Amino acid sequence: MHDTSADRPPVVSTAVALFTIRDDALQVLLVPAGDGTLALPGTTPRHDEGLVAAARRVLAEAAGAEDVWLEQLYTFGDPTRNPAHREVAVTWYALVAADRAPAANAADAPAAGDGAARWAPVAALPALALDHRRIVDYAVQRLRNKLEYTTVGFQLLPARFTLGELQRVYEAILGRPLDKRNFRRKVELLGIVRPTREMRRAGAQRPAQLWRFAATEAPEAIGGPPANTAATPPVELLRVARLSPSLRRGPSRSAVTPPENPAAPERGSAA
Amino acid sequence: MHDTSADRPPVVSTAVALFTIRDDALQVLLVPAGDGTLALPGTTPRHDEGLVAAARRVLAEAAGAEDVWLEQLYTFGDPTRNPAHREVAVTWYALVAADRAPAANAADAPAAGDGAARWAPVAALPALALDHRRIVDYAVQRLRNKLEYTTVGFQLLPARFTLGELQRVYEAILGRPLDKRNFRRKVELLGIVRPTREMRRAGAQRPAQLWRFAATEAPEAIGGPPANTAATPPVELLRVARLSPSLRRGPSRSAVTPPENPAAPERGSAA
DNA sequence: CCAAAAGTGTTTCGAGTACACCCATGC
DNA sequence: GCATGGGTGTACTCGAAACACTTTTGG
Repeated sequence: MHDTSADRPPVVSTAVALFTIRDDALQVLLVPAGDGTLALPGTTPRHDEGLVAAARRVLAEAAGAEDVWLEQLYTFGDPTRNPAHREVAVTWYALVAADRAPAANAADAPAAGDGAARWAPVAALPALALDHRRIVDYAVQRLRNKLEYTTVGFQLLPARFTLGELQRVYEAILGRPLDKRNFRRKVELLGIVRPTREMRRAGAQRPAQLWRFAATEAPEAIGGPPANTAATPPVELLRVARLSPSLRRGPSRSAVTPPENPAAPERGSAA
Repeated sequence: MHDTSADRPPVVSTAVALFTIRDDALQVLLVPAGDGTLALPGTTPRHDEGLVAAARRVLAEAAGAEDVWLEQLYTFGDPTRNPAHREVAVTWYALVAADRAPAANAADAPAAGDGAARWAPVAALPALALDHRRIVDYAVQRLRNKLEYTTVGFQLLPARFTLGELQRVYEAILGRPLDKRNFRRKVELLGIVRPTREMRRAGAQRPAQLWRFAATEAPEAIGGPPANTAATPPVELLRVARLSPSLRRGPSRSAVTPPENPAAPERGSAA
């Protein structure tokens, strides 16, 4: 601050891990790095451009995603992390509903275009540039935590959703099955969802009630930074009394003849 | 990352909020800023010096504090936060036991020397430079949260302590009284303290058992960054099942004739 | 003997969890 | 009629919370 031993000043950069749910799996957005590997989308903040603004610009350019939930993750500045040059990377993570990231949606099914962004499931990541793998891992860990006591999860769903969809989002992120009845009771009891008049009928099953997120009044907005004066947050987040932690594993997978060996799979205590 | 519109690159700086408990109150270390106000100690990382290393250097220089608990807080990079020049500040918070910060301890009682660091209670902060007030507030918020599900609290105590001292640390940070019996039971039940053979006798009261932190084996180290390969953590932190959250407000202040109006003071749900 | 902090158990309440069956639909 | 997901209620357990008196010491 008042000690300025500026020799070769580090470059400030930004990297963003954008998550979505596709195929009931948590996926990250990746872009081709220079060296054949993939990387998190990123940029260098322009002068007069704030760090948040830079991150949002990255999201808009790489994924066509605007107004998404965005939170700062960590700042990496180890001199050895980038062999090319000293770089201080301010990293972020962001969430979009699958229906709200046009660019990234277009360029996926075809085996990846050129400079095109593509989604990759976090459960099976390809090789990533630099320490980006670590960044993704850390973001997932954070997301898991936040999922348990906030309503971030809703950022991954469209405006209208069924409770089944909501539960699958939770299960995909936490990596463990939840009990349907407990999940529903708790979600309704917390008052964070409101039923709409619409129903969704999809295929050969009973139509499902559509719900919406009840982010009204926002009793206390929470999130990463000490948001004091600055711009209004693009999305609302509620702090709730533990949404899922309690909701342990759901019913046994096989309803018939439950195998009596309770000690092999499913650990899930996670990092 | 691959888009480099580097015009006037921002300066990277570091600021650290070092906390301790003195006089049963949470206090921060402040140093004189250029302009008559006080500021958090900080510096600019040297080339080839990591961000963590820079923060530790600040702590050593400003407070003579080594091997303290240190965690990254947030990175502020709003172009307007420092009118002088574009600055990206990577901020940290740190904890020391009162008996382990020599420099800061020397320079306090006398009405502040010249370049000397001094402690200020967070409950009554003087005017701080730039957005440092906001940084302190955010750090306190984070500390409160971490206190509830980790053992950070022990970083604020000497190696041997009484359960009364431990409880006062919790109360000072959380800003609310805790129930003595519930607190002790839980702490012992969690197995995070071990009794020593020593007793402390201090003045006109029953001597107190001395305890130590039971940070053995460290079932899972937790903290800020995704510590993967790098150096071994200087201190151990355990994740515990809620140390205090439950411990609501303690016994009514006046044991005699408890006033029957339960609706005025004590809110404490905090931000 | 008085003040001051240390130390110690029990009861109540509610959240968390486990668990199984019927319903509405499309094919 | 059958496969598929939607929808619903209860009982048990355990942690969280409230609560008051005795002990040891120094002055």
